[in-house]
Amino acid sequence: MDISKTELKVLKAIWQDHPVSSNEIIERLNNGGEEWHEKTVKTLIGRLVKKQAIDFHREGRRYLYFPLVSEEDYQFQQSDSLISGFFKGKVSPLFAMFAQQNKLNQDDIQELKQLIERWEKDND
Amino acid sequence: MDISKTELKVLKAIWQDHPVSSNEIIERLNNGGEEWHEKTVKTLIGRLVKKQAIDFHREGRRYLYFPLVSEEDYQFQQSDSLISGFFKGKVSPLFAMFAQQNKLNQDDIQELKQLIERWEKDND
DNA sequence: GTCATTGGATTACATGTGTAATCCTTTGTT
DNA sequence: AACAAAGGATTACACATGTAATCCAATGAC
Repeated sequence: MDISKTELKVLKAIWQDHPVSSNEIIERLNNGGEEWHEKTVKTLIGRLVKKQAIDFHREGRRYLYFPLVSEEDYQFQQSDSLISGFFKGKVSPLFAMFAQQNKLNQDDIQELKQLIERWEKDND
Repeated sequence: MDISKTELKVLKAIWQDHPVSSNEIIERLNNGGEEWHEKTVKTLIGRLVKKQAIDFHREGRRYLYFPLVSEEDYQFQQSDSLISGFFKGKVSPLFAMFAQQNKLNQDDIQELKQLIERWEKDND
């Protein structure tokens, strides 16, 4: 399933909380600095349904939408695909790249250290 | 500049070593398990030139192509964009996600620890 | 009950993308 | 010199994508 850039924005709005009406989706999107035309959003919602990224159940004559793909799954798929494609599947080169680009701060390092500790505890 | 999936594969072949002729690009691509039609590759090369992702200089009547976008820059752009879009710009959630998905091994952890050490030495 | 409104379905249309084929020109072959 | 090969330029064409407008049916207002 290939989700386009704009479709993803809609999907993100749905992930926020669901099930959710199209109107609420449109509202959420319009609180993100962008202006979305109602018709455009409806089209994108329709395409997401067709792609089976989301589904809906009727509430009277309206539809309430909900994701079929979880945010976590999608995030992981995308991250994994990027890391496979660029870094031979290893996370450390990405980390190194962020370090080199000065994109890490003390907080990031602390969090990473904790994650490493936990990993080592679990994989002993 | 938006580089499509197939264009990216061509660009990767060019990154491998350059300047490089279209024939050599085609050869490289056909050593990746995929079969690329010569005409298809030429089209993609043309589109990359138009998008100013690559350029060329003539060698006789042939062109030798070279990247205008470095692999590192592109990798970083893409990684940064993914991490901004999904993890609020922090690397640690991505790392946590890989940990949780059991995608980390002892080697990865060792490398990360070293990177952290180096970072701490540099940012003291 | 009639009419405007509302919400999903269908249609629209330019541009991008995947995948080539054809065209045109230069160059090597005989 | 004539012709074939080679390589970039142009054209092709179906499907995807961004961005809506129009259509149609149900519903709420009067």
